[in-house]
Amino acid sequence: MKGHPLRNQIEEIVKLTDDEFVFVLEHFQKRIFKKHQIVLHEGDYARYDYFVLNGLMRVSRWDSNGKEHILQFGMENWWITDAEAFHYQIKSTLTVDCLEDTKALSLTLENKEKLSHELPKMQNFFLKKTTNGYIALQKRILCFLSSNANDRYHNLLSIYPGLIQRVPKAMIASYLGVTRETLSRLAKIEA
Amino acid sequence: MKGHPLRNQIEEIVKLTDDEFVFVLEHFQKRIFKKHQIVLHEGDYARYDYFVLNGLMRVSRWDSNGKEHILQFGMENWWITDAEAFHYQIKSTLTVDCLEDTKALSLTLENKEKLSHELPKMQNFFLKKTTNGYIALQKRILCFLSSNANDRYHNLLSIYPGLIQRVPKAMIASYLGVTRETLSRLAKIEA
DNA sequence: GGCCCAACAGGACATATGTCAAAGATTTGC
DNA sequence: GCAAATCTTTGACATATGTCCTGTTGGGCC
Repeated sequence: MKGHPLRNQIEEIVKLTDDEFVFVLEHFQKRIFKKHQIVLHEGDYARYDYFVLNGLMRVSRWDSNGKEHILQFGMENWWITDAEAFHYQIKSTLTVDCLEDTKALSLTLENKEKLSHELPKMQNFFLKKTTNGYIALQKRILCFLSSNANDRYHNLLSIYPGLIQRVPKAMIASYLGVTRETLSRLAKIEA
Repeated sequence: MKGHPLRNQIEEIVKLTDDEFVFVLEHFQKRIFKKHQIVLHEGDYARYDYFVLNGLMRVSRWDSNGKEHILQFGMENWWITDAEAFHYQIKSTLTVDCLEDTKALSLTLENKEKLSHELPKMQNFFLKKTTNGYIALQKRILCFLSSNANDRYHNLLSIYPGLIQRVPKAMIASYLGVTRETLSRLAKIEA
C-alpha cells in the first residue's frame, strides 16, 4: 500500500494510516480501458470520476460545426471526468476517451460524498484538489487573454511535460484553441 | 439575520441554525471600499477572500506590454480574490480593485480553515462553491476554444446580466480577450 | 515488399482581429 | 454649467490565424 499513487497524492495534503487508506480504496473500483475506448459518451450520465493510474485520457467536446475541442488531458495521477455532469448528475455534454491503454480508479459521486463524510480529512483533500484545479483553470484563462498561440504552446509544454511525445499535434492544437496548420507554422518559426 | 445575503448563499447548500450563522459571521470582517480603491495590490500578500455585499469589484492582471486583462468581475454575492495568492499565502500577481463603492465581508485563510474545522458543513459549503467555480471556468475555457468574440460576448451577457450597464465596454472587451475596437464593431453588426 | 491510413508540412488565399489615429459622445469634477 | 477627462466609434491598414488543398512521410499490417 505504501507508494500507491493515489495514497501518495492524498498524503501530499493529509496523512493517512494504512487502515484508513485501505478504507479509502474500498470506495474505488479498478478499471481497464483500451486505446480509443470511449469511457463517457456525450448524452450519458457521468457516473464516475477517474483517477488515472497509467495511460492517457482526454475530455473533449464536439461543436455544432463538427469540430473537436479538447478541454483536458489526463495523464498518470490526474483526475478526469465531465465535472458538471458528474457533480450535478446530469447528462454529459462532453466525451471522455482514452488515447492509450489506460488503467484508472473510478469513484461514484455517492462514494465521494460517503468518503468525505466518513473521513473528514478526505473532504479536506477534495477541497484542496478542487481549489488547485480552479487556480490552474484561472491561469489557463489568463493565458487565453494575454498570450498568442505560440506562448500558449510553450505554457502547455511546461504544464504537461512529455505530452507532446504522446499525442498527435492536431490534439495539442485543439487544446490550445488553434488549427493544426497554425501550430505547424509556429513550430517552423521556432527552428 | 434571516435574509442575510451570505446566509442565503450558504443555505442553498447546507442548513444553519441562527446560532451557527452568528458563529459563521464572527469569522468575517466588514469592509467598505471606495470606487477605484485598490483592495489588493500586485506583489502584496492576499490576506482576504471577499464576499461582495454590494458594489462591484474586479480581478485583473497587467501584462508585460502594459495591457490589462480582466479575469473576473465580482458583483453582489460573488466571492473574489487572487485565489492562488490567497490559498498559498504568496505574493499576488493580480490586482483586485473596485469599480463602484463596495461593501464586502472579508475572510482570512486562517479563519476559513478554522471555520471549516469547527463547523464541518462549512467545509462542505466551500467545497461545493469551489466545485461550481471550477465548472464555470471550464465553460469559459470551452467558450474560448469554440467561440468567436461575438459568441463569447453573448455568453457573457447571460452569465453576468446587468454587468453591461455597470462597466465600460472596454472592460467587457478585456474580459472577453479582444480589443475595445473589435467589441465595438461586433455591436454594430448586431444592429 | 507493397499498401493504407494517419499525421504532418506547406502554399495560396480569405477572414477575423489588432493597431494606430482621429473624431464624437458621455461622464465627472469643480 | 462648463471644462476636462474618459469612453466609444470609425476608418485605413497590418498581422495572425483560418480554410482549403496538395504532397510527403512514416508506421502498421497483410
